[in-house]
Amino acid sequence: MARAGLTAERVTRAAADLADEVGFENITLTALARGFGVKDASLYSHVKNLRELRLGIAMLAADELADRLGAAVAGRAGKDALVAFARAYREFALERPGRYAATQARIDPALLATSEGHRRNVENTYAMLRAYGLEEPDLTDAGRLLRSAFHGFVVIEGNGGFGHARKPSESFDRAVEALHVALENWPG
Amino acid sequence: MARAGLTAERVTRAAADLADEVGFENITLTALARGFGVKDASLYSHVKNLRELRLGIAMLAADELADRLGAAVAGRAGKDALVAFARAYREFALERPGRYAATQARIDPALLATSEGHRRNVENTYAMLRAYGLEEPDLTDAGRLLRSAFHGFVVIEGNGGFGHARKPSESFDRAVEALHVALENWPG
DNA sequence: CCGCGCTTCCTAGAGCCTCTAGGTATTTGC
DNA sequence: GCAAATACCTAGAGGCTCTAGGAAGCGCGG
Repeated sequence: MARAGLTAERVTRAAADLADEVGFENITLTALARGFGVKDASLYSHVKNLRELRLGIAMLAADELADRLGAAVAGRAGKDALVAFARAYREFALERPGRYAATQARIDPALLATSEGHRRNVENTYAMLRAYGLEEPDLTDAGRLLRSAFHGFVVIEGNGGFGHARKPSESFDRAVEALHVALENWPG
Repeated sequence: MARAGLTAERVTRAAADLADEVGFENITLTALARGFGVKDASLYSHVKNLRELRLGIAMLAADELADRLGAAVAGRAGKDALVAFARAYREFALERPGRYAATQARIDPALLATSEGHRRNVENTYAMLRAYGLEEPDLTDAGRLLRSAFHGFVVIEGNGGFGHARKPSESFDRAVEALHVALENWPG
C-alpha cells in the first residue's frame, strides 16, 4: 500500500487551496482527505483539529498577502503607494478568496502576536500612512478606515453584492482616490 | 400533547434571534427546534430547508435595518444625515450581529429585487449622497465606498479585529468625518 | 539483511447535523 | 360532531468532526 506522504505543511497548503475553491468556511477534513486519497481520520495525525487547520491557513495566507503588499509599495510613496497597495490588496482577495478570508478570521490575540505575516501587514499600512504626515491617534483612525474600506469592498464584491451596473474595478479606483483626498485633508 | 403552535413567521423570527446569539452561519435547525421543544424534522413543515430559512432571516433583517436607517436620516441632510446614518448602521450591526450578517448574505439577484428592505436601504443611501451634489457614475462609486467602509468597519470590529488600543467608536466617528470630507471634495 | 520502533494510515464508532418518507394526533371549518 | 387540513412524530440515510486503538510501511542499528 503506497503512502500519501502527508506532513502538516502539505496538509495546510492543500487546505488553503481547497479554501480558495470552496470558501474558507466550507473546508472539510473529509474533503481534504479525499483529495489526498486518504481517510479523514488519518489527517488527525498531522492536524489537531479543524480549528487548528484554519489557523494554519490564516498564518500562511497572512504571509503571502504581506509579500504581495510589500512588493507593491516597495519604492513608492504617497498616492502612488496607496494605489499600488489597494490594488494588490484587492487582487489578492479576488484571486485567493479562501486565503483572504483566512487572514480575516478571528484569532486568539496572544497567537496573533506571533504571526509574522499579520505583523508585517500592519507595519506596511502604517508606513504608508506616515507619509501623509499623520500622527497618533489619527494614524490608528486612518488605518482603520483604510482597512475597513478595502476589506468591505472586496467582501461585498466577492459576495456578488455590487450588481452588474458598473465595473467594480472602476468604482474601486475612484474610491481609492477619494480616500487619498480624505487622507490629505484629514479632519483635525 | 400540547402543540408549539409554529408558523413560518414565528420560526423565522426565532431563527433571527438565534442567529444574533450564535452567529448567522452557526444557526442549526436542530437547535432552533430545541428552542421550541420540538423535533428538528417538524420544522420542515414550515421551512423548506436551512437555505430558505437563512433567506427569510435576510429579508426580515433588511426590513428592520431599513427602518432604523430611515428613522436616523429623517429630517436631516448633509453631514448630519451621514453621521446619523453611519451610527445607526453600526449600532444595528453590533446589537443584532446575526441579523446584520444576514443582510449581507449572498442572495439570488432575482429574489433580491423583490426584497422591500434591501431596496429601501439602497434608496436611503442614494438620497443621502445626492445631497452632496453627486451624479452618476460618481453616485454609484461613492455609494460603494460608503457601503464598503461601514460594512468593513463593523465586520472587523465585530470580529474583534481592532485590538484594544483605541475605542472603535472614536475611530468610527473620525472615519465618518473623513468620508464626509471625501464626499465634499469628490475627485473629478 | 533483519528485526525494532517510529510514524503513517487504517477501521470502528460516537455524536451532531440536514433532510426525506410516511405515520399519528389535534384543530379547524362545515 | 365529522372530515379535511395541518402540526408534529418516528425512523433512517448520509455527511460531518473527532477519539481510540490496530496494522502496515519506513528508516535505523546491529
